Amino acid sequence: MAKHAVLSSGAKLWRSLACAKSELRLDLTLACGQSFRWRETAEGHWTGVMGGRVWTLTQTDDTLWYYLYTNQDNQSRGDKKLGDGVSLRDNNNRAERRSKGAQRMDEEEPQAVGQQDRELEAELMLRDFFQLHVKLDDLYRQWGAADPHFRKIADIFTGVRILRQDPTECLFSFICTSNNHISRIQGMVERLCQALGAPLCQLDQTTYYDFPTLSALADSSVEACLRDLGFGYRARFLQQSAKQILDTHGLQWLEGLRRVSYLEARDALRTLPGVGTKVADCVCLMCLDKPDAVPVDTHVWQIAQRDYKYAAEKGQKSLTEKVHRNIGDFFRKLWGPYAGWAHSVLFCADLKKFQSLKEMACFNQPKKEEEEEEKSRKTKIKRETDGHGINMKSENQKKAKMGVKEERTL
DNA sequence: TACGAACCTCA
DNA sequence: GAGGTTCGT
Repeated sequence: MAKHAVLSSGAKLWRSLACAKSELRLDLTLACGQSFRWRETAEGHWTGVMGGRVWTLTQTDDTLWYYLYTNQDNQSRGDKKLGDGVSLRDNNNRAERRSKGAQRMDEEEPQAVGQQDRELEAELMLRDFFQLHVKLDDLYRQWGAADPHFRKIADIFTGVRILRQDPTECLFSFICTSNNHISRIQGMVERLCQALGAPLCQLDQTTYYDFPTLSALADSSVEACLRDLGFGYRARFLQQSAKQILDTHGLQWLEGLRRVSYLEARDALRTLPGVGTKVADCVCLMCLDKPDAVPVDTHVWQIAQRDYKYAAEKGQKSLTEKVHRNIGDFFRKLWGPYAGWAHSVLFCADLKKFQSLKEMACFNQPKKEEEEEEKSRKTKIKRETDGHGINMKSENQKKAKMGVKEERTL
């Protein structure tokens, strides 16, 4: 049985490209709640599906390493549980992918030429997925120059990039995020792919699946299926959104939103059931090439108030359309055209699972600053625990709030 | 523009 | 019952 690749035991089978850790940190970028299907399968090794293929990625100081598995099991593509219609529609999806330049590796070509092409194509896919043409070092410098609070975070949380995800996967994953936290979303998306996606390959005990096609998601049996899998009210949103896209727009519509303005794309997405302002902003930012989209939830609202003394809407009790707009505009004015990228750095820094990084940084402080740092560390932890001056009534509530925060998604 | 209802899980 | 997002009024 095939195993998950590990760099130390077969480096010659891996390929690499130059990439400093200041430009990309796999651990932060792949686990900060923008995508939900990458898993750390060995220390520092991340395995997931991208462009219909299974990859393992790892990095050393100045190098990004990648291992691309062959889809040995892909003869069963399209023969999943929904019956005849699906395999036909799966071919549509392959055509869709081909138009994105992501699927040519599956086609037969003369071996020598094909091999080279495949390698080049894989590298291009990876560069595209991580948007490596965007120079993160420069952006961090710009954000830091404009924003002292960002400077404090940036030294620890380097290399946090926005991925350029597949629009279908991104949209339908984010429809799952409402009232939800990262670990549960991960489980849901995994079950979604198992139930409705084509199997790609098996490594150790894990079978990897492609993300379901629009057609598979639109099938009328899907709502009941997903309810059984614990999707709750989101089951209907997923099926209805898929059906609405296919019925009224067509297969290419989502990807076409990459070529329209941010506001036009956002409004278009908001016509779909289960897609409000926040989910639309996530999709715009994470797969539709809208780097100025800033997804605002109550968490981001809290960051704005706590770290930026944002007070314009203090009387507001809920996240109205106006608050969304104003906070988005506030951060766009502060950070500029890649505000959404900067936002993800702060969001990542606030996740419970990455708090140890802050503590390590404090631990490593030069000695003369230790005392001062300890003092500010205590205040910082307090703020992370009980928000920004809101007096919690009990320790239980305090913990409950932390629990939500630590798992909150974008 | 803003509020309450509905949605679901967890404590 | 709290928690956050979407939807309907």
